[in-house]
Formats: sequence, C-alpha cells, structure tokens
Amino acid sequence: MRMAELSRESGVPVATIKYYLREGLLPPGERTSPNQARYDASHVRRLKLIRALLDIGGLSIAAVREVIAGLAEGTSTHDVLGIAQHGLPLPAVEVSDEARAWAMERLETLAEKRDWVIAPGTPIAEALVGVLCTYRDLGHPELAERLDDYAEAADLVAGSDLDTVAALGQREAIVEAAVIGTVLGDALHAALRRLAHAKASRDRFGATAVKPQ
Amino acid sequence: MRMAELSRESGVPVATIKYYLREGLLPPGERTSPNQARYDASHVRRLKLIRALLDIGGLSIAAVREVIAGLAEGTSTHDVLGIAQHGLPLPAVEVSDEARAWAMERLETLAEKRDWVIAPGTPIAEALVGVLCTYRDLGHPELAERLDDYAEAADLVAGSDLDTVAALGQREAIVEAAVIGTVLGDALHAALRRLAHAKASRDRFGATAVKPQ
DNA sequence: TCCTTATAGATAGTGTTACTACCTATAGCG
DNA sequence: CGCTATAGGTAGTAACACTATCTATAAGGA
Repeated sequence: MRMAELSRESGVPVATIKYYLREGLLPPGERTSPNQARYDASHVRRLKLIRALLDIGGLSIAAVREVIAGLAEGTSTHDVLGIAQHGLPLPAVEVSDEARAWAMERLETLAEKRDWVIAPGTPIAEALVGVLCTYRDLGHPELAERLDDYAEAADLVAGSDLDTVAALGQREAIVEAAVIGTVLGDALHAALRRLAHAKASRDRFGATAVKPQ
Repeated sequence: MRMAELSRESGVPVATIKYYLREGLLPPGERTSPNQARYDASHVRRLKLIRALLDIGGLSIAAVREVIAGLAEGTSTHDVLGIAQHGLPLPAVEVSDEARAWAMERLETLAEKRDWVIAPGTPIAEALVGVLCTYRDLGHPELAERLDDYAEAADLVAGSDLDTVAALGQREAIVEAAVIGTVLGDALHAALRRLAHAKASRDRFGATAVKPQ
C-alpha cells in the first residue's frame, strides 16, 4: 500500500507518519524508486502499537523508540519481560541518605519474603525508594506499610501476565504481548483500582450515589 | 517564614514557587505589607505535595490544580476517594461502536461479579474500554482475558488503601492520604509489578543473571 | 539614617516535546 | 499530457513547565 492508504488504515495523519519514520519509530517502506515506497500490514500494526504506547501508556517518543528497539533484539525467551521493560520510564526523585536507608531496609525485607531481587541503584529500586521516601516526607509513613499488600497484588498480576504471555509460544509474539501487557496493564490496573476504591468505600461508609468523575 | 526560607525548606526554586502561586497551586502567604508576605509550614507541605504529584505521579500542572481543589472542598467522608480521584487524568482513545460494545459486555460481567459500579460514559469506563479495545486492535485479545486477575488484585489493593486511610480518622488527613495514596500508589504498583515479573519469569524459565534495566 | 539585600508582582524569554505545514523534484496513472 | 501523490527536507507551531528580568517597595543591620 502507499502512504495515503497507510494513513487511512492506521488513522495516523500522513505528516505524523513521516515524523515517525524520521524518528525511527516506523521502519521505512520497501523502495520502488528513489521517491516512492510501499508499505504493508506490518506498518499498520506498528503504527497502532506506537499510538497505543503514546496515548494509553503515556510514553514519550524517546521511550517508544527504546521499547521498539527492544522488540527487534534477538534475545532468549526468559529475558522477554526484561525486554518489555527496556526503555520504560520510571519516576525518580532525590532522597537523603537517611531516608534511602530506611526505604531500602523495608525493601530488603520485602524482597526476602517474596523471593524478589531488588538490585540497589537500578531504576526500579530507585523508583520504589522514591515513592516510599515521599510517603514519609509528606507525613504519611503509614502508606508505606501497605507494601506487603501491594506486593501480593503485584505477584498475582505478574503470575497472570506470565501465564498469558508464555502461552503464546513464539518469541516474537511473546515479546510484543509482554510489552503491550506491561504498558497498557499499568493503565488498566490504575482504572480498576479506582473502581475497587469506589466499592470498598461503599462497603465501609454505606451506599453512595454513583458520582461520575 | 519568608520566601527564601520557604524555598530552602521545600527545595523548590523561588521563581518556581512564584509560578505555583500564580497558577493557584499554592495559596498566597499572609500579607504583612503591600509587597511582603509570610509563609508557614503548610506552604512547605503543600510544595512537597505538588512536587510529588508532578514528579512521581506524572500529573500536569492543571491536574495538580484540580486535585488540590478537591482537597479544599468540604465533603463527607464517604466521598473521600471520589475527591482523591477528582482531576486525575485517565487515558482515553477513540473506539468503534462494535469494539465498545464488546468491551462493555466484558466490563458488565466483571462489574456484576465483583459488585462494582461501572457507569458508562465516565472517564474510568472510557479508560477501561480504551485499553480493552486496544488490546484487541493490536491483535492480542488474550490480554483482555486477564481482567479477572487484575480486578482481584485491584480489590486487594483497594481494601488495603481504605483500611489505611480510614484509620486516620479526621477528614482532612483522610483526603490527603487518599490523594497521595492513589497517585503515588500507581507508581508503586507499576514498579512492584516489574519486580514480580522478574520473579515470575525466573520461576518459569529458570534462574537468570540479574540484569539492571 | 543609610545601604545592602529581599520581596511581590508583572512580563517576557527559554528549552523541550510532538507534531504540522510547506516546498521541491520526481513518480504514478488515467 | 496533466493531475494528484509521494519522499525527503526544512521550518513553523502550540502546549507545557518553568526561568529570568524588571520595578517599586520593604527589611534589617552598620
């Protein structure tokens, strides 16, 4: 197909497709002459993936590029989730040494209990330390006490993620599903948590009128 | 305290504090003369909250303003979580009528099973529909099958959230903790899910070297 | 009292991000 | 032959979150 059709099929404006081509998010089409190229279903698919990561996942163009680069890397299946996480941004904040030690102690206890590996200095560890320290700094250390419950939920979700993804069999499909599942899964969980909050609130404080946000 | 001290205490540059004042994120200080004002601990606290919502929660200035507006509203305790959610952005995408019907059917089943209320047309419902339809549109409808597991996890987390927050007793503290817990909790859960993925992956595919992101 | 520094408030400027528009030369096609 | 489409390049734009500068006044010490 040519550019106009690619744009129609994907719902992405031509100018934007050209931008994604320049940015390396979309592989170039097959050349048919110096200023003509042909695109196919894989380009449509890739465009939809890009839009999903941008619009729902909230990723930046740079993060999408990283994630997509991970898709192409030939790695063994057991690293699939690592690839899926490759390039995903996690928030980080500065914390004092004292606060970091406090948070790390909590995280080490958690890691031991759940057989997790929390390597100090990694973005994930930094993100966790940042959130815990921020809870404390904001005067709500009690929020950090929920770590166990959150971890339980995370294990539950991760088990489901792995089952679903592993069932796909082929590496290519697994990696893509892992990426999509990880990024969109965050959005899904956030929305479901809002609904569960509403129910938990109703259960504790009595029935309330349904109030649109 | 005066501006310089407020800046030092909060770690936010003076120019930025002025910006937040203009944007209505930070209440003005107590006037002592036409061009002087006094600030107190509540301003330091508010600034820390703003930075947490921006840096960790990833909210926009406009979203922070909405959330903060919710903090000030005098509402009964049972609406606390609604206030916490007031102004929090949820991603939305356009979907076809057919896809929306498919997604809504799934969501209605879920809502009935878990005694949740999913009001069609609300941002939360739209976000859920968007994610489910995007899974399908990307050729991974199997990812939508995990809704139940995700919902279970969300119920678990929400129960913990409510217990923690309700124990605070006073409305003011409850609302603030609910806001912080909701926004930072999303980041916390995302990071924990990454760790749980790593463990689940190790369990299924054998021990792997710890690989920093 | 004088003098240096600090401050409020206003306005303007900056850097980044994610597009969007325009231009030119060539290609497809009825 | 002529009209539209296209690749690739450059430039412009709108939103966002600050950041810098300016002016008139205030604070606080020598």
